[in-house]
Amino acid sequence: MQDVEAPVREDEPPPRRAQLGADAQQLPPFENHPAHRLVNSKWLIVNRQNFAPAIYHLLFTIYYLPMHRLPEEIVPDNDQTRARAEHLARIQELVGNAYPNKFARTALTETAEGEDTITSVVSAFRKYEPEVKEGEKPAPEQLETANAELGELRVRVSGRLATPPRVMGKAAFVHLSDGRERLQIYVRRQEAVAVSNDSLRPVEEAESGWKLFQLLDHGDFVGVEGKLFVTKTGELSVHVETIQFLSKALLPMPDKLHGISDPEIRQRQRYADLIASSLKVKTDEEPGDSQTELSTREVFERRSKLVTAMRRHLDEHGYVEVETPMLSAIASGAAARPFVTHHNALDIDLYLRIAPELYLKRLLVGGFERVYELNRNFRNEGISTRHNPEFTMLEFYTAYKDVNWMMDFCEEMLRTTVKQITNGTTVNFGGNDLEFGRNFERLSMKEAITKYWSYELRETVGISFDARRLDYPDEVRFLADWLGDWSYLDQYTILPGYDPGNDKSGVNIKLTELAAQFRERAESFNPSNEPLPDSGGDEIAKRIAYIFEMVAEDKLTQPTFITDFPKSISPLSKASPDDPTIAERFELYIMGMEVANGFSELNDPAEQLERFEEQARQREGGDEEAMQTDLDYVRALSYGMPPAAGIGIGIDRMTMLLTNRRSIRDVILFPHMRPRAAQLEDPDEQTDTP
RNA sequence: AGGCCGGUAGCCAAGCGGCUCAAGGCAUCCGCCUUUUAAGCGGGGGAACGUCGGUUCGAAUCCGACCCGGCCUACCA
Repeated sequence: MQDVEAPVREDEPPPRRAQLGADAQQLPPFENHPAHRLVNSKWLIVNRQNFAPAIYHLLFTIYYLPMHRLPEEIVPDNDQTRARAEHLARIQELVGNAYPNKFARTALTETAEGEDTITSVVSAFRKYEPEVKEGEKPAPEQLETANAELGELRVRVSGRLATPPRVMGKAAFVHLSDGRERLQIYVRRQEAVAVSNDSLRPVEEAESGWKLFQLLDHGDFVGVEGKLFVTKTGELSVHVETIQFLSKALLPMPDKLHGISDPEIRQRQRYADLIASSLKVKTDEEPGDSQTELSTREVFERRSKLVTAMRRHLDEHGYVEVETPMLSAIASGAAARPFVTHHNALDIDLYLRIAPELYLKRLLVGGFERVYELNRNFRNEGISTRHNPEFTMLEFYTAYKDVNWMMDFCEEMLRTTVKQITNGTTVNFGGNDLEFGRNFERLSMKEAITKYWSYELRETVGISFDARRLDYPDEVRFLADWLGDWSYLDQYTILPGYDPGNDKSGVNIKLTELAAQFRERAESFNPSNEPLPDSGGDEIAKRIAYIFEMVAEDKLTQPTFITDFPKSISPLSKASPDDPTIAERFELYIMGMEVANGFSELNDPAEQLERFEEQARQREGGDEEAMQTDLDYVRALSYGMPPAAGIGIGIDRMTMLLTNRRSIRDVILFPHMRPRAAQLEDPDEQTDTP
């Protein structure tokens, strides 16, 4: 039987403080009232232990719960939330307003904030903690010295209770956290005084501080004032004189040892993940890897540093930061499907931008020689560990430079920023040491195929690869088709349950046949007998790109520039002077991920229009991602754009590399996820299954 | 979109066909403890086992559908 939920009035706030009897007529009908649930619950099973609490809870529920009523799906009704709500009510009786507006902290330490934080106090005074060997306690003389040096330093600090209070009869310990560091406070029953949030004076009641302390829960915010000292075990602590309540945690904190392991909760409720990462108790027993692993908090701090470092680098090299439209009538500048939205006043559909590229190059036309934009792009495509529908891209453009200059600049920029962020040029990612200090390898697509497919062939087919085959269109066609078949079959061999010895599905036999087919073809290939044909045009270029993706992409672990992209898939890029089918373009790969994409910018308006028209033809042929024609951009080019190089760098992916995270969702604070069924706004959308 | 895996109290989880199967730990509540730190000791309470349906005398456990998530593939310059 479903319990009746207490209704929530939405149009007016709940009474600030329920008076006995005064709000009686405002209370819901009894069968809807939480007290009714108590009567039917096990709270009233009477025994010595819980009889008194049961009566108390009944009274409490009737008179106090209505004033802090939150919907069940936000604050579920269970023993822990009930205890917290009850503590809140009693705190209000003791100190008045439970949500004061401010708390003044001391300024003993140098901080950007201008006042002491937990982090600043810990880093400034931790040096007084006596040095002790593992598992030993400091000697009394050491403690005396330390405490003499700390002297009479009185601090006022604030933070969240990072642990449940450890009460020992007439004294207690608890740690406060500012999200980064934690600082222990020590509260004595006879000494601590609570501060009223209404009068800001001490609460005139015996042992008021102790009473308040006993009502605190893991996760509450408090401010304390007291002297710094070092405990018997050598830990820097605050000996609390006054304690002020600052805010209540009505929901229980994540487990102090395990944190939150469910990625769904971590990503949907990032706030809870951040709390967990700051409250998690660090144990010595965990494997060495986790010692160096960044916390969630640190991941996002590092992301912020990366963005700052990149901005600084560009600012120092004469670039101007600009902001171009995110809403646009034409979604162009990249090959991707856009999001559509609607402008009511103009009554037109607009697109969320898929790239700022065409706007930034308009600015080159307008006279900016160096511009950049660091912001979000939106692509209406799949979600994966490397793709989020909105992602952050740094794009910048440099007049009078070409693709080769841009590769150099990009390499130097990454080297500089990585050094600033990690204090080194080597980044460990999943056990691989990524070297940003060395010169990045530069390979054409064909070179990359040759380099990495040779290895593949030794493993699977048993013969080496003749690079010259990539110059013959028939060979390229064969190789691309063969690879398609091979990879289609090969995916079955990685499925669980695949047993090469028991080949029921016939996958093994087919793979063996394919290998034989490949050998035969390779052996009959004799370039000396054949004239060198022309490069075969766009079709062949695209097939080479396909072969590259199949055999080389995921093997590009170290930072590697891949050059010589087919022109047909690069409609905004200048063609190579040596080969009209090849674009002067590169992509930077790290850990098999495309991290950057740059080229010599096409600035001939007539050719640009031709390229757009070719894209339009592909669009009509069913390619939804073919680029949209932007005639105003062609007009801009007609005013004349200087020769220029441009690049886009994926900030999310760079952050992944610098924080050792395999999923893009781990470096985006609030990644997009399917709304929970209960959160769907339109109930009609929850269509029933037939 | 396809394949595989998962969903058990606030958190971490054991159990994977019948009678002690709804363990255990953290948290919460009560009692004791004036320098603890994964505090300790003693005691209490808390669970429609993702949802709906089926098989069965009997389902957390087996079957089906659905919801949500993760990983892989596809898609993604």
